[in-house]
Amino acid sequence: MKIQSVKGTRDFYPPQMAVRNFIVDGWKAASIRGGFVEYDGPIFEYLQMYQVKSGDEIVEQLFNFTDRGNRHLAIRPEITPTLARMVNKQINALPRPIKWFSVPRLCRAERPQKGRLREFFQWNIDIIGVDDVLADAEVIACSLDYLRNTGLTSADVVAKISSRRLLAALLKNIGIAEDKLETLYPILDKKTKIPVEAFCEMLDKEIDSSETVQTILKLMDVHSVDEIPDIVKLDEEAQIALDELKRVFAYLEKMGVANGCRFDMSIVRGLAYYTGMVFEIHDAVGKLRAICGGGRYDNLLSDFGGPKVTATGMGMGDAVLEILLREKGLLTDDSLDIQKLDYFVACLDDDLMDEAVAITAKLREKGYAANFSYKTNALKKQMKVADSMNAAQCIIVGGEYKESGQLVVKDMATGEQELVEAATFFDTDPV
RNA sequence: GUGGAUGUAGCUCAGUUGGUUAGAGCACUAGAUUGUGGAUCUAGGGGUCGGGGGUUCGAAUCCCCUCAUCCACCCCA
Repeated sequence: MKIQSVKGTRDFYPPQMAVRNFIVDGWKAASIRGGFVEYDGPIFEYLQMYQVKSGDEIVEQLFNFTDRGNRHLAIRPEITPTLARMVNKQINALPRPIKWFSVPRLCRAERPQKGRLREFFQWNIDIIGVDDVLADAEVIACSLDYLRNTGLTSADVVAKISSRRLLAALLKNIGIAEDKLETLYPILDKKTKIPVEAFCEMLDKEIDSSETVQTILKLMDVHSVDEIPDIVKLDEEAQIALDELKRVFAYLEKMGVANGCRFDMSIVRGLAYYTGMVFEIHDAVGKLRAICGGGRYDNLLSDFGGPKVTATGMGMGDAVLEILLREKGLLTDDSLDIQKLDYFVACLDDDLMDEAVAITAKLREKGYAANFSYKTNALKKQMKVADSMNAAQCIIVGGEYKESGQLVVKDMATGEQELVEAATFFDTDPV
């Protein structure tokens, strides 16, 4: 009976595993450069955890199940609730600021399409306990640090930044009721994703005054914070939010990544829990879905039963990233080594097989990556195998060993080889 | 949940208006090469042509159903 893989999942054969490791290793290295420390949680949690902030509709997008104790559980679709739970639990003991990162494997029961799968990896970094936009700037800078490190430039990717706090203040100024904001965010978030007419129609449905709708449209087209006062009068709250945003950009300048950042009023994020700076990083052409997104969520810990502690962070999935890296030629199938060996031990005589095995074992004992051939076939064949396994050195156990106890040690890069006494080979550390 | 496209070897794909035993390249295995690596040549293994039904003397090819995948909607933490 032939069983196929589940929809939206990937099999990581060695070549694909090399790609995954390339991406994940880069994420971890960038996190560590940025002073973040790694954490992880369980891959499933109580279903309720994901309903708290997102409601019941989200259940359809989750893989959920009931265990034998009738507990309603779900495979994690994101790790932020887990982070909130874990931090809340030890909030009084953890030194602040809390700068944590994780690379969780996540599952969402959505229909797969380009750049979106049902099982994927997502890099998360979060800074908890810093009530200053400096932390927001650092999250963006760390994300860009990673992307720059892969070779992507400001011509390839752009960080679009805005502020929920500013948006909320401006909307209130033009007469939008506070309780209306939550329904408006997901609509405004669609600004660049749907046709203008459809966008207007959605706004008209929610807002009575067409004048207000026009003002919102003008506001959403703003590409510099300086244009805002021309459209909406700034009250104190709006002014504070605006100053904050300017400071984010000032910090990004100091962090050396400002050339990849720009203000974009259309970045809203569909999620309700963002309270301040919000951002997304897109490919410069804007053809792919967002590479990464995040923002400040000051109420999340308290929403999960903890104290009111501020937080900001972001998530970056592997699917879109891989597509972009391949498009830009920064990741090709043969750019990654699937295997690397320090030594390959070739054996040319069945009588010497025991010795070849023993030599390999000694190399491994010394901590080297070593492999040997199960067959004593033509040396050419074994050399080929050594080459395909990316061996740095090849040791040949053959006639010289039989006659005078010598091994041929060949450097695969230079092609040079020398005879070495097997008896003394392991006395000094071979290279 | 809606719409479109595509399913032939491990991979990428040919396959004529329906015609005999379904092919190529790459990959894999072995040999040419009995002791030296991305080369060349030769041979070999590997396919219920996604599955089921129908039309026909005859179906990879035409029709119906079904399944799967991809792409675009919906959604997007």
